[in-house]
Amino acid sequence: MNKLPLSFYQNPDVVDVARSLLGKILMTQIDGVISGGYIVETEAYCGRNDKACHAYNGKRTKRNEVMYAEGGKAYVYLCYGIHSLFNVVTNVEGLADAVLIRGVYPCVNVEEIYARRGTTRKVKKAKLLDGPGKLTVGLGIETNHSAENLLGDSVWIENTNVKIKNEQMLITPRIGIDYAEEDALLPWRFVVKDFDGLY
DNA sequence: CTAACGATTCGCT
DNA sequence: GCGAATCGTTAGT
Repeated sequence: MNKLPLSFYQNPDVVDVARSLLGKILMTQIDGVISGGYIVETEAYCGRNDKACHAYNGKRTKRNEVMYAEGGKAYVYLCYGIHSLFNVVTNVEGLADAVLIRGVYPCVNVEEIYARRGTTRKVKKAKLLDGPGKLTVGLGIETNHSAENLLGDSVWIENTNVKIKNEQMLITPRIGIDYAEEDALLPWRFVVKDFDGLY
């Protein structure tokens, strides 16, 4: 067990956290069943100057309240009435930043992940959890996990020896946030190129 | 109370 | 590539 410490999440630079999370392992324990995968795609959201962020301009609602807590908590919300999206809350209390996990490469209890996704082994591992709504299904994350402490034993992230170099990263604008006007162009999406080929 | 809207995914063309 | 599915949250009446 090698959980990321609180200090990792309290980094004031959410874009740096999004980049640093690549190659770490997102783990869950659901009803005693453990599963997990390498994080291969992330996006940063900044509360103070980012129109794409749910907490833009100090906006505070019941749903996004946990974004204002100290870093190291989960923020999970329902998108399109269908999909649970998992975020890592970062920065210190009062500064509402978060990293959306958009893609994971299964590595722990892969059989269970296939079962939860309802697919056969014909689907390649790299395609199993390659979307923010897919990885929550595969790892058993639901909206009731929102505000969970990431240092607990339900959802957490483990450090690894995997080091993703800049040239292994694809850096692009974020997906699905056209409404954010000029902020839609910020290069705050990070994807590991061909993670399948690396490990 | 009502209505509009998603930080998406899947299936069909 | 396009459109439907689907419902909690949000803001406004």
